[in-house]
Amino acid sequence: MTQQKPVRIVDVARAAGVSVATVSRTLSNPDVVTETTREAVFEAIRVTGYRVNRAARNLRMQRAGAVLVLVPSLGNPFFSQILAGISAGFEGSDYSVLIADTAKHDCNAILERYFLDGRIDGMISLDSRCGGEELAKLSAQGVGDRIVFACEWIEDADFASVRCDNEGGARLAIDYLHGLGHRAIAHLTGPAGNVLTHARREAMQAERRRLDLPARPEWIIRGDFSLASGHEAARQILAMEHRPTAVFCASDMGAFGLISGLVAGGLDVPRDISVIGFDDIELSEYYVPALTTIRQDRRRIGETAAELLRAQLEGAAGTAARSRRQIGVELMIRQSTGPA
Amino acid sequence: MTQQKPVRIVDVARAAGVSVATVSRTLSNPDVVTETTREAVFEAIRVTGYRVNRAARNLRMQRAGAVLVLVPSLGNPFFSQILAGISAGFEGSDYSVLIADTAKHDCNAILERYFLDGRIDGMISLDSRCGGEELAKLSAQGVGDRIVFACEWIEDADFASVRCDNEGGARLAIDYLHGLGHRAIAHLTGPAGNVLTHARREAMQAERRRLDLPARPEWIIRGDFSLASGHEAARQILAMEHRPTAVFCASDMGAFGLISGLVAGGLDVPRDISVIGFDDIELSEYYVPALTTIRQDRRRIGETAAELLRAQLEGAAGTAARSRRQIGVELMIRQSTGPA
DNA sequence: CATGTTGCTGTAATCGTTTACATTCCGCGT
DNA sequence: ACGCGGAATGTAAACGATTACAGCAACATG
Repeated sequence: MTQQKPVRIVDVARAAGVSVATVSRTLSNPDVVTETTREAVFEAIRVTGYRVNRAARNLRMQRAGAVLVLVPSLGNPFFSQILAGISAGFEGSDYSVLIADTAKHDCNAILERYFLDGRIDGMISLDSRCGGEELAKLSAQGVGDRIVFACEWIEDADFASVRCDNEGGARLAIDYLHGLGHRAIAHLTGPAGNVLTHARREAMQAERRRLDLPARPEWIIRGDFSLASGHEAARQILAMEHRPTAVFCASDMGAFGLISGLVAGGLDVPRDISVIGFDDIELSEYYVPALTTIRQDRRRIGETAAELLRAQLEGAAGTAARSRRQIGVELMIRQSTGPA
Repeated sequence: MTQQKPVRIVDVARAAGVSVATVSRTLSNPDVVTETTREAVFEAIRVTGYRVNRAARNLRMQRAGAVLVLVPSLGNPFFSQILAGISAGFEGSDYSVLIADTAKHDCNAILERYFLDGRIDGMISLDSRCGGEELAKLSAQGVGDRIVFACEWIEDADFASVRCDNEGGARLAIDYLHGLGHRAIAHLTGPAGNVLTHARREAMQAERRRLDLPARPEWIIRGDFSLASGHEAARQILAMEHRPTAVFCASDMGAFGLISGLVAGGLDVPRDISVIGFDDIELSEYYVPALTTIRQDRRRIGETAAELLRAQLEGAAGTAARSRRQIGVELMIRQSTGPA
């Protein structure tokens, strides 16, 4: 109940018998002061219980002390590990990590609210829908290299980005199915217009061509990374005249929905049809059947994105500007795939 | 590339031909100025593109302009919807939402780093492990009613909290299984010492007693809400002499792990054994078999927690202080349960 | 001994708001 | 005519840090 009296830098200065400037210097650059002074200051800080006031520091230093993470949908578990990685990556920096959900409000409003308001120093975006004019405008104002895209990216702009090897992943999946003897391979895509959808679909089709496998238009099934879209895809497959023997899904969530629908329709996975996912979220290993999938290290993607942004914010600006990192993928063979 | 010149309040004042005080007043309390003045100021703001500098405002008003959400493990999808709810709940306020993962660093360090540093005005904690002395110390410093617990809570302290009807949920589960003819009902718990573990286990046992159902010590299986712990529990059950015919799990994740392990061990769910979960995360509906579970509206829990905290921060302090809200639960009957 | 150099430290301006207090203006009652 | 009250506005002092600049030893150099 006792109201705490705020300890200011001047209190520390008094306690240590030095000036405020010396205290400030001791904190930001300890080597510049005498050893005796340094010790006196640290002792005074300890005694008084001083903690630097961020608002004051931020005001003076003209920064926000925070970064924003733009998440397409916080409700989607796919993003949680990425968030964890980003959060870990900013551990030890004195930047706070803010989050905003782009599901409801459009990104432009958010960008305006945060960037222009000076509430943030930089941003990691997991959402490529957020682009266009507003981002270009921001970029023109010089914040362009304090923006990093993770997982997704924007095709024609050149912001820094971290992504997994989407093409390699698609190839791994197709090659593996091919090796199992599958010829009729379908693909459950992500949402229309999405860069990941495009990258994975194109790579999948290229590999299918390379291996001289048959292709039918209805084998490219439009999804949107969601459970429900996978479930719906199952209905379409069940109704097909030329039913594929394997399906490569652009996301694990889609694969779960698909399997659930296929099983409900009386098919057995993998006996009647093989399913392979993309992402390797925690649950994949414990699904029934355990999901064969392409693993992308989501935590590492988050950490790397954080690293890139920190380099821009803390280091010499321009160091890591607009660089692009790619994280390798891995085929996780489990029980949802089998011989044709 | 053009560096933006920052527009200050004084620039607006000049443009509108008034003083800075008037501009500030117009912004914070429009009714107090003349209509003509107000319009002139708004016009000047529009023309200059002025945006208030949060750091300066925060410094002057002695606040942080942010709230912290303490998440036990960001990697766990269970929390994502709660986060989404909290995030939505703070939409439109001028508080930023920060997140911190308590998985690595202990809460005390985090609380210190954030609360004492004045980086936040309030906090929503999803982690009850964070309690003890540090929290008591904070509470003594008067921030006690700017702390809200969601999902979990601390037994002996009285902070505001939002929780689901854990007891009612456990009863629903047991009654349903009982109605299906099950007598030998086991329970997969949460981690030791956790309030949810305790609440659900006690209620489950009480209901079992009330219905005069048999109980064996090995039918209470220690878990920790994780997939892996559920999988491990399956091994134990498979090895039991007196095997239960149904298992009530304290979490959906545990239930998934359990089913995955039971199936791997040659059992069929629900023919050989019924499994019921708790939470109803998105995936439950699409698991194979679709999981019968107790649904708690996680988004609503998050929104309610946000609401409580906002009331404390924005309204007259003490309004919603230390209040406790309970969110109802619902039995979702699906395919993982069947007659004994 | 004057002078320049080096190395710490202190003084005070600054960051951009909010707001207590002072001021001005105007209408109105006596 | 005078003073008074109240509304609208202005002036300037905070808020609590950082840092340019100045000051001051101590010391080496010529």
